[in-house]
Amino acid sequence: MSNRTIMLIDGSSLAFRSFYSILDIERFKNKAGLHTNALFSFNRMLDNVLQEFEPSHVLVAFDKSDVTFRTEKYDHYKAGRQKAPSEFKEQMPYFRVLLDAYGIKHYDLINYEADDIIGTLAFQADADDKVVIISGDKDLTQLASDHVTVYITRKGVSDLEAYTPLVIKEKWGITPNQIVDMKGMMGDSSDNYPGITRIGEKTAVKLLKQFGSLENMYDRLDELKASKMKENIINDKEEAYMSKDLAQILQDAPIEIAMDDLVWKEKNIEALVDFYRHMEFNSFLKQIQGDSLNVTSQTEDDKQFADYEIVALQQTDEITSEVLPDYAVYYSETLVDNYHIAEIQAVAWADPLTEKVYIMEKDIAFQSSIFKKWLANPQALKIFYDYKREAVIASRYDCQLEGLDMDILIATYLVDTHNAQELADIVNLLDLSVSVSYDEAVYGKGVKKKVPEELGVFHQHLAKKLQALYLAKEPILLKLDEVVMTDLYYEMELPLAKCLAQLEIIGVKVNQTTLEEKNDQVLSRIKEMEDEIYKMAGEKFNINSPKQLGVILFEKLELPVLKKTKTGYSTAADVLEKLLAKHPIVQAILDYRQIAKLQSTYLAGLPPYIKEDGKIHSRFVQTLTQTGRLSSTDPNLQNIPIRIEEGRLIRQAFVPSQEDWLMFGADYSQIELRVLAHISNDEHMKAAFINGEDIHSATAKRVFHLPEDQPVSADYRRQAKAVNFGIVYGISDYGLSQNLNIPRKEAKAFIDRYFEEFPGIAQYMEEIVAEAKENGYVKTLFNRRRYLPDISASNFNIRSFAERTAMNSPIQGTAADIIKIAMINLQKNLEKEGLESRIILQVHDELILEGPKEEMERLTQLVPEVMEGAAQLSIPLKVDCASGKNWYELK
DNA sequence: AGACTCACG
DNA sequence: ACGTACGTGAGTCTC
Repeated sequence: MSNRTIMLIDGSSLAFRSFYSILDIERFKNKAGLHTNALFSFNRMLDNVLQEFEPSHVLVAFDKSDVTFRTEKYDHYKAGRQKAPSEFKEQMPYFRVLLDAYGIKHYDLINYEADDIIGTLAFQADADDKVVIISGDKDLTQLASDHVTVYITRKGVSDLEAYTPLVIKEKWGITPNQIVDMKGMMGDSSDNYPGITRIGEKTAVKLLKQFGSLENMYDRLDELKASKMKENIINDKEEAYMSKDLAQILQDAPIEIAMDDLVWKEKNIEALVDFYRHMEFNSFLKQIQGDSLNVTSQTEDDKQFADYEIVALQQTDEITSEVLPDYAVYYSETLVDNYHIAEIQAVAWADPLTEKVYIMEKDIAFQSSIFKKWLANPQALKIFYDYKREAVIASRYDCQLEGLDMDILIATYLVDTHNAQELADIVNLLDLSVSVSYDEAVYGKGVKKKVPEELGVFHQHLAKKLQALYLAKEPILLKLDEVVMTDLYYEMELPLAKCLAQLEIIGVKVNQTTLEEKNDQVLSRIKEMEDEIYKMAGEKFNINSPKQLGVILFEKLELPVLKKTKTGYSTAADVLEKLLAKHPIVQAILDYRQIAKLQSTYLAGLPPYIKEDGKIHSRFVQTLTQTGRLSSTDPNLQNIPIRIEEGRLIRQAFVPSQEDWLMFGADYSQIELRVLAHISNDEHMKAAFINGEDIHSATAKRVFHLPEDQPVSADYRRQAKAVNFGIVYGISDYGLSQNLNIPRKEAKAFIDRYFEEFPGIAQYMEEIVAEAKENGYVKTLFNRRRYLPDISASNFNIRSFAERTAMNSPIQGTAADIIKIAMINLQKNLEKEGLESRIILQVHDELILEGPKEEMERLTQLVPEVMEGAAQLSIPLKVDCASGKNWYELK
């Protein structure tokens, strides 16, 4: 009794389908510029079917060339097919590489199609073999039998539909071997053979039920009533027989492989890892490293071990100067991102000279005063993965962290903003000679995330991380040099990391009682608003559910549907605003949403973040945004309400951390437009700034031809402001029309007028897009790069998006650079002058400080001076500032 | 986990 | 014709 499962895959068909299953092809591109979408999708499909069917034998068959015995029979066979796109063709050779790594046999045969190879092997299988055929082409269903099941991809490539003789019977009412008769009658437009004129699937099936086969039909033609159809059948006899012949899959192709060649044993992990690295398939990498780790923890594969010797220190007194080198790699492990609160799983450092890794429990390490002194010693240089994170962690043990030699995370981020995911990625990026597992593979994920039971596995993982960090240093510095960001790294990002560490450690004091009182008030109001809305709707429902809300508004109350989302009706604020006049419930919902947002995100959302010191310590992430801005998380302190008074009051809860101290705020006025004026060198815009004009009014005067000497109306100014914003974002007439709620034509006229009046800006927009196309990236004044692989995409939307990004990124990025410089310089100056005041928040174009009230006068001088002097542009930078008892008062 | 909505610059 | 403003993070619902 055989228990063989033979899997025969139509490689050509599935490769092609894989390509079209991922349409966003520009996202799938490796560093070498190779598209990888088809390979990615094919790999996923392959994984799925191998897992599902657990085959003992596998073959992937490919078509050899366009010319086959079928084209000899009929030279239009498969003619007129669209040529495969080049993005697909370039991936073709790699399918075989992938299959080799999987240890899977692949085969093609001159003059024959993949179908024929599959048909021949399926025929060779024994009756007690289980044969699984996988293809995107329904023609193969003719091979179905009691032991052969044909799986056809439904949509994409992972959704398979099984065709057994029974299914075929139910679907078409015919047997598998009648499928060729059906194809003979109906032809095939994609393979380009004709069949009988005006006979399709329905008629073919009807005729087959009557006659059983094509041959029988022609033998018994007199059973058919005279009709146009009968005429066609008679006239197209030759075509019908030829079409049937073409549809017939061979079961005796002269293949030179035998069933025994198809035996599948296992994947070649090393080859697959290489392949995934080259293709940058990180998710598969993670998966396979997870798999192989599980395997090797049993087989004790040498390759899994670090080169560094692991020294697990157990007691505080084992820390001596012997184990604390002058030059080290330092890393502490946490299982969650928020390092302000994360439990420290271990502290580890390595001496690259002796190739030793020291690993300790945190409590034991931080009890050692010699260890703490070493951390605080600026002469003891250290390579970090994320200095700021380590500095914050050290500060939790009242310890300074000095000796910042290198921050691998920051350097990697600068080289390419997309790469800085986790430490293991850096190994792939730089092709280092050590393999670091992904954290997920070692620690697991979700609720099961934990340090492995086997301490050895954990220590190996740490040792490899440290080794990788050391090995990464030189290559990443070289890369930084190649991309001309060495200065940016040393002069801006490294000093900023220190600055941010301090700022995060200090935190911001938040008055919990203030938030709680406001929360109580708001909660009762929300109740009232709910009741009001239920009354107007005539029923209770979940107002927070866009789905339920959509049903109420657009079905029950029959309001017009102006915009839809992927999944249903849009109930976004801009849509609701257009429906205000139709029903009073709309206003009530808008009001409710506003308050509900304040309540959930801020009034209820912030208090859990307040620590015992009465402060919130957010993380200002330095290595995330594509433009060079910071981002703030846990919680986000860069989006505290301000635009609407009701929300703005929340800022009253943000207060100085000490008595007799005040808050101090300073913000750049129009920094992005000033940057634009500088880099575009547009005379008119520069003049407006140099003359100290209100930029939106000045723009309005030009664009709308208003008199020079009269004040600009509020409405003109509002429109000009919207155009200015649009310009910064990489304008489109559609976007502007949406924003201003005006016809697209008018928006286009505005933009045309704008470019006439500011020709330097028009020129900048053109040139920056050309530059992006030429180089593949754009850069800020300080050489920060953003790569734009989509800039030459064939898809209009994808390309347009990249073009707008090309216009916006140098502007947003340069502004980000400038405030970073300002922060560094300001902190230096505060220190130099011996002031107690300190920066506690950054919100993209503003800095918030706190300090003794006696220092406010000095800050009013110093802060604008430093911020305005951060960059020397061809126009002045302008900073407004204020002080007050809380954040709310800084206006 | 992904979609939607909305807070900020 | 295509159908979108640039950059973020978080709460909520739904599957």
